[in-house]
Amino acid sequence: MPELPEVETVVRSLQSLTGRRIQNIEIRQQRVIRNELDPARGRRIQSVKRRGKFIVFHLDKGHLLVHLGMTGKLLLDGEITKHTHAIFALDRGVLLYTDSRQFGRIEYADQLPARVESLGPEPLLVTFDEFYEALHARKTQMKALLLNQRFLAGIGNIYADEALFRAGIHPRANSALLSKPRSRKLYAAIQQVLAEAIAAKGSSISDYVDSEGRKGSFQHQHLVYQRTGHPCSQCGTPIKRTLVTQRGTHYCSKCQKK
DNA sequence: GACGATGTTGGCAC
DNA sequence: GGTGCCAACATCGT
Repeated sequence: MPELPEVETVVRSLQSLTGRRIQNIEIRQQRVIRNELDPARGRRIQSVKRRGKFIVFHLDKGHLLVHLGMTGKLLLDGEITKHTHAIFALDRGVLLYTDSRQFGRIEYADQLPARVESLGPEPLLVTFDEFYEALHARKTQMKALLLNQRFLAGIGNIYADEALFRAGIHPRANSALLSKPRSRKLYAAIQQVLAEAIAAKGSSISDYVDSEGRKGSFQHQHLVYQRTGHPCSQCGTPIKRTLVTQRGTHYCSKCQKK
């Protein structure tokens, strides 16, 4: 489910929680809890923000971090199901953590942990010069680099494929060899596809919804992701699917060059 | 029913 | 710091 645009959409749908107090936390599945959440009990939520794919609740003391993994959801006043693993009772309303595959994680931290501090820059905030320098500091396949959260924070499989297609860059292109004009094109494509996806409230591929249960619509604007065999929107060549570092990768063999 | 694929990260070996 | 491979888990399509 959740890459940068989806997590951003969830965070925006949680803004009403600002000022709420966490009165009680019921944990039904320990697997999704990274550490002891007791310190968050009784704390007031000062703000809800996104960093990469993490949702960060800044509390009046410490932080509550939520990573949605592949199928995690935060639902306001939603229905409790067999996949509801944590229940946050607030002074007004209830926040549920639901996650069928249980790849997501919740944790409390006094200080932001290294896994958040060591994330790469936000793709929508990084400057071109920073981006270009980081690109050339590595010698790896472009698709792998875009998925590396220490390079840029928040891009996942969908938006990596979509950005590379929009920039005309092959997923196996070597990052260190990407020319400045092509790097500029990729930088722009990443920002454009993420901004458009946020505007569409994310991609609902299987069951992604925001905290109010609303789906996104960007899946209708995907040009390559899960479009294997469909004609390329630019040249008509059937879209190909291959594996790059074990991730399904969709691209046009004619439009995307190494 | 079996099999393979699915948006995530993390740990291992090399 | 790279890559490849596997792991966690449930659901869905063939």
